Amino acid sequence: MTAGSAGGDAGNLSGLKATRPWLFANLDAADRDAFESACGDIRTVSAGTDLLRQDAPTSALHILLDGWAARYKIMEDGSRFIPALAVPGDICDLDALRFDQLDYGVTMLSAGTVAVLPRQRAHALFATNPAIADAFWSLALAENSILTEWAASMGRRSASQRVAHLLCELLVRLTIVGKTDGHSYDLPLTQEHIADTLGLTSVHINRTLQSLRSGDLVTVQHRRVTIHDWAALSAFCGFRPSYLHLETVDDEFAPELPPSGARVRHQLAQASRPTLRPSFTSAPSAL
Amino acid sequence: MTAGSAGGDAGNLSGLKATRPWLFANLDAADRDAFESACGDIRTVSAGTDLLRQDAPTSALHILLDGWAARYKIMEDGSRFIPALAVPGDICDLDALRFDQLDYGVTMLSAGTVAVLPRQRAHALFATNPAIADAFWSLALAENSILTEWAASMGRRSASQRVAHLLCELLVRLTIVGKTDGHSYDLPLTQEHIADTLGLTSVHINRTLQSLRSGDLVTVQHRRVTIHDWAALSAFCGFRPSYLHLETVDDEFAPELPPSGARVRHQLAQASRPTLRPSFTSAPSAL
DNA sequence: CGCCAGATTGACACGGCTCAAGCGGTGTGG
DNA sequence: CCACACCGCTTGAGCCGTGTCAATCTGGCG
Repeated sequence: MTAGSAGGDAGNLSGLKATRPWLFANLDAADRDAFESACGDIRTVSAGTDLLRQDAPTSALHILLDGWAARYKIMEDGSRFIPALAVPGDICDLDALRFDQLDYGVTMLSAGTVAVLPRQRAHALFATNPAIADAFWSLALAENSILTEWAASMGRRSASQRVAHLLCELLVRLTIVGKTDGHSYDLPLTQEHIADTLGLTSVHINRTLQSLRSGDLVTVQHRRVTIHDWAALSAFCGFRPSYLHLETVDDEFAPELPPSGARVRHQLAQASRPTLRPSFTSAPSAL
Repeated sequence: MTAGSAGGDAGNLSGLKATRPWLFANLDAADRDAFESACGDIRTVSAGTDLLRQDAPTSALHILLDGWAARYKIMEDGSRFIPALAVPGDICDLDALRFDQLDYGVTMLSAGTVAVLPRQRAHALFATNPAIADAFWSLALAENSILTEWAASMGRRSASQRVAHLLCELLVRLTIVGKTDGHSYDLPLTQEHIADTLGLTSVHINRTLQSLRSGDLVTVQHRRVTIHDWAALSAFCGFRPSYLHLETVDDEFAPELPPSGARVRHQLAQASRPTLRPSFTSAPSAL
């Protein structure tokens, strides 16, 4: 156990309040206070700490205040899959709200701070402060939407598009919480983490990153991401931020190119691959 | 839209009440009545009906009482992806609870009946009947869990394992709602639908199904699934029903073999990954 | 009887995986 | 201060699972 005790400025929720509009924007002072006092521990944890083990019983939610966390799943053949990345303001294990055993674990990818909210207190909070319940609903549904997009990515996008899409998503999510510097941000994932997130291998991630970089779209080096050409990158992978359901950033990150002509094909009965594969303006050489 | 009006035994929620333990099991008579009267329309719809178009505004939930529905997403290159299948008792578009525009559409895969619950009434219901809100929470989180498993499948399982896993999951889900006949059930999906669900192509689905059949594991023909060897099939794909969070069926469908599953690998089996990753499996600490 | 969506098959291409070696930093102990 | 170990990154060669393209077959139905 490497988790230290609460200390310094980690001992409050200020970071969370300031950075996650859609969790706290609609809460008044009373709600925020109620939330804060319901949270038991606030812990400072080091990179590599497991907040929750796969298949272990659980009875509390972990709300990430600072740092990065990952949900992970060890598959039956021993391989690993990462179904979610948590950044400040995210809840690492929302399912613990109702289930006492989750089929994934949660580990810290960097040092950080975590608020622990016992399930029973969360339920009590929902009863007394409906606005908090609303905020959690939004979180749950947004998480669902992100998961849907990730699944779609793995099912229907190429390796380089998947990587590009993930980097786009993270830029948006990190911008909201003030963790970006223009079009750059720190990303404490190894190439193997990225591979396990996207359903690829680390070797292929390595080659894909080189390809994206040689196309002058984005550089990922030394745990830092720098997006050189947002318009080209987002167009290349078909990134459209609406699935994040963050009204605030729709403008800033809206696709600058029309969302491609292949859109109006509503009838599900149609062929799944209508041949039309518009070459995106600046696709890097290797797909 | 070919939705007809309510008719015959479609005009009530009896099917739903009877079949979805975790949606209605914890509701008393008053809750059920409240739910029923909150639902506006109950519609009989034909196969191919679109309940919701991708990116269209929406303001009501569609609760499937009978038949099959699919969420679908048309990707930027024109290909299709199916992130969820709905069977009786499922909610086709849960996100509509809070978002007024969804990034997926919903279509009927078969004829069926659908209850329409306007968002505002759902919210009112939650306020007056907390047990209903609880039931919806469970649904939302279970859905999330299924999505996670699907993503893991696409990221880390072979084509034949993915197909097998889907067929296992559907057997369990359909058994709960009384739509199976022993280890058989009707599946109104074309091979192309299956392909779009699993992130594959219909040609490959065809070959994979033949392979599974030649291994005497499962037969999928004429829109009907017959599982010949549940133990072998579930072991082959590493199916463990816990992610469905259905206490009732844990015994019946529990894996009969230890999940290590180095067994029953016809020509389908893929080289497994023997390398366990110590960094995640033997993590030293838990909070 | 003809039509048509869906299922099936074959030949071939290629994206991503596997295996394996080597490189570069960085922390640790002698 | 060096030697070493370790971990993550990089690169190369070759393989194979799955996609692509295209033709043909099948069964249900008007």
